[in-house]
Amino acid sequence: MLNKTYNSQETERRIAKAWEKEGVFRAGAGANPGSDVFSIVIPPPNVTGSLHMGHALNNTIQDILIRFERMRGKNVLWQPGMDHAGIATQMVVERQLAERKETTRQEMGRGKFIERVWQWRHESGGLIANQLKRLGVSCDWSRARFTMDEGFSKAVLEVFITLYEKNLIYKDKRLVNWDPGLLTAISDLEIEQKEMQCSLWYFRYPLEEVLFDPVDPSTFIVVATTRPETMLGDTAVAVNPHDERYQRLIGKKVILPLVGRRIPIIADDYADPQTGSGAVKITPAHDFHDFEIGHRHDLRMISILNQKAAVVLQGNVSFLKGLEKNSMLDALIACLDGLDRFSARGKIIEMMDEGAYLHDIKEHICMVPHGDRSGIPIEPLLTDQWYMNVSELAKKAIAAVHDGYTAIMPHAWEKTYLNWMENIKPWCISRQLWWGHQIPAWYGPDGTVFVKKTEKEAITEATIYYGGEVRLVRDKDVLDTWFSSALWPFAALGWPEKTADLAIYYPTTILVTGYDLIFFWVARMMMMGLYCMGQVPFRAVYIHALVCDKYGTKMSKSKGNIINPLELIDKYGADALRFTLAIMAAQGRDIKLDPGRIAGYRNFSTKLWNATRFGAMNGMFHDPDFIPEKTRLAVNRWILTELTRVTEDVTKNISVCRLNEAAEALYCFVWDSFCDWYIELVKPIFQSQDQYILREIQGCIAWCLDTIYKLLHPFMPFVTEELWMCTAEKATSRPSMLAVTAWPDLYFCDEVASADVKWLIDLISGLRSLRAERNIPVTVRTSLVVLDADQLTYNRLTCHEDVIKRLAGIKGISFSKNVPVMSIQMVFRNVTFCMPLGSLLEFDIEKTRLQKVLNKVLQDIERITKKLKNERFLVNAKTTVIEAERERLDKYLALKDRTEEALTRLWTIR
RNA sequence: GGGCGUGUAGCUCAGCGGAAGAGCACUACGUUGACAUCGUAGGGGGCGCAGGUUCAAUUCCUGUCAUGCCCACCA
Repeated sequence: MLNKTYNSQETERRIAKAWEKEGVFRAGAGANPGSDVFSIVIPPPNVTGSLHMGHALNNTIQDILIRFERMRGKNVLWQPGMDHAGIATQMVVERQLAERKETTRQEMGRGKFIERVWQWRHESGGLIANQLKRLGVSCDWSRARFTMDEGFSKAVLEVFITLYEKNLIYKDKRLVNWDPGLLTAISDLEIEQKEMQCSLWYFRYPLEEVLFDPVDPSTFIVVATTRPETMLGDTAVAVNPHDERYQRLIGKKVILPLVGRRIPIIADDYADPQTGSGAVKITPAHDFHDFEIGHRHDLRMISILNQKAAVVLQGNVSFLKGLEKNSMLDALIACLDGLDRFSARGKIIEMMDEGAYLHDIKEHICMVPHGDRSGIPIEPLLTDQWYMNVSELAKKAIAAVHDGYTAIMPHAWEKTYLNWMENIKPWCISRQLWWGHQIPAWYGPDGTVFVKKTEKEAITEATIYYGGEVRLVRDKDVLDTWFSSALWPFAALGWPEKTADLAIYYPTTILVTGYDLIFFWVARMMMMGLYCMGQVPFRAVYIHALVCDKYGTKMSKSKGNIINPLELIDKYGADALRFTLAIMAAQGRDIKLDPGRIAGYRNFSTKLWNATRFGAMNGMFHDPDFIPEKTRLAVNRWILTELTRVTEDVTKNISVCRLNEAAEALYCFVWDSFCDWYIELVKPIFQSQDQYILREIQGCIAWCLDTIYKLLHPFMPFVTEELWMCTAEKATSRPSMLAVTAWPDLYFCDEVASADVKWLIDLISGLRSLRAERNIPVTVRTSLVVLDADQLTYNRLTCHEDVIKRLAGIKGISFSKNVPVMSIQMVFRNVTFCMPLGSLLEFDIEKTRLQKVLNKVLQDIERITKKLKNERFLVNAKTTVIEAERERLDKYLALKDRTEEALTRLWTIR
């Protein structure tokens, strides 16, 4: 017997263990022989991670699909795993070292530090997997992978070397986005533009050939900049070739203030006459545009900032080489050397002002690129990095989506994907970190690079190259985490080995992810999958929204608006959270999560619990002979018809990822149809002494509940599994676990019985509404007199008399040709129902009420008549629509007649 | 600057060519043996604004005003 209340916390833990023990999540478990394959690779969470709402949504969606297909008998694989998350993990461990006041990473040294990270990974890296289990996700945990496990590392090496040998990976010295906080390069995707209030400084750069006079504009050229500190590295001033103001200056030279370097005035289209002064200083080593110009005009590149973005003049060879003899040099070095970029900015402005070079300052709003991890402004820095030429790979990835080998859902995201792919730029894949896949490149004494899987192979090659043994130095850099993530769909299945899993499960069926990962991950998996496997990594991508707080702002630790899903699970149960997320999954862009809503769906699971208790208390049982077609009672045939409809609805909608529609349909069916009506309609029948009838209801209620458990299981796995187990009877042959029970396929339909019961429901609702409107207390049971009942109405009334009496507060039903005195009248389906109220009847109120009904009907009739008189409507509209309108009109006309009669009678029944 | 969204009941959102929906909140009544994490009944919407297409528009198109996100950025 079921407890009076449902304890989600206790139950969820127990059920989770039971699933694990039974191994129901194992790939292919319960699959029918020769069945279709359904495979998903999980977006591997970071080992550093703990479960957040994004994970909760993402995994709920996947789990619904997986559980659904598993029950449908497919060969299901949900491949779990975790991502080593280079920067994030390294930061976490470093922070931990700092908190514990241990030695720093640098003091510790690379080998020890990496050992430390592994240790951390083993201690706490499994946290998120356990949290996912609490959500109920049914991955095949026995085959969890890690993006730095042995096999995966092999895959990474394999891909890197292949791409290198095809010249798709190469090393280059150019400007990169450098994060001066994390001391590593980052890719374009890892920067975030932030709008900032700053200033635009106008500087006077004196012309070489005349004596500088700050009040004589003919002796200088004005340049505007938002980054004064980079002027130390200026190697030109650019003006637009068509800018009349500066025509005469093109080709002349200016003396760079403070530094004294002679730099040319060049003509370049990049300079926009409308912006600033029309003349722009060019710092090729510290600005991406300037870098391009530098190449075009063969300018020197002078790097004046180091990796921590501090000024380096002393000992900076390229800088000194560029300097002319200048007496101020020592002073300059003394002032600026070692200052970080922002302090240097202030100092330089000060010095420029002192020298009368500061022309003007204007307020300005500019977008400053920040590192997404460190949160500090990135610095374009000239460094050696590894790049991947992705434009070739992108072509195939574009074509695959274009030609429908991979479908992106919702379709609107396809454009985002294609647009990015079509404008793709080389991908900087090296990171100056320690935690990650170290690049398999070794350098000889002269800098020649040998890219090989192992040091041994590199040495062998180097020996041949140099004609003798040499010492090689390995490249210190590691790969961008996303490089290995891009291999996930096939590397997690065993690639580069030719495994059976790959043969069965690749390409995977669907990838489920948030839109924030389209570029980072989806695009790159597409490229790598197509390149390495020759096939798309997934047949479909389902892009879902991100979860925000109830005010619509993105959840983030810094904003402090994080809602911890585990707390919600504790409070409302995993089922309630899952159901809420599923029903909200339709939302276009963002999900604003309101805990109040979760409470609502927690109530839903309670409702189901209590419905089951009702069944159990009334002797429901799983009748092995129960066959829907054999039922006799209209209520049963009606609910079975409805059940069929909802089954079809849910099945169809989950198949096309419309989880909200499926959840909504279930909610309405269970609460409204099943609990509010079926159970209520069936209650009086339980009083029946007829064993056959009793048996039919007891069998039907069990059958319906079982089907509900199955349909609801993907959404609310815990409570349904629990109810499944609790309602098991010894004698039945039901499978012991709902998770591996076959998905229902019902094809029952009885339109006649349905029409009967719908009539019944509408009648009861009408009567109840009437009573409430007239404030007739529940304690007052009224009699019901039916006027001119046709045969069908008569039959129905007789058949459902008990229920009507019970649910509408009626003490007796009688038939008559005349209206009893002192009655209120209700017209329902062309038949007038009267309730004699005696002294309770108030004529004025009754008249107003009937008049109101009549007015409404007259309006409707007018509207529909007009429509049906419209020739063009009759010609153009679908026949079904026209038919529906005609029927509706007939109905209203009858209602009008009966209501008018009722109004007329009002005067005769006092 | 380019792209993509969103504007529907007090709140959070479904619906997206054929009589305006759900949950929460609100009002009134109600503990009759499944359930107060409940029941019954009810109030509350020119479906942002303006045009257009259509027999018919909340639904399609154009414009417009809000609002959000993504991408790229002029020093």
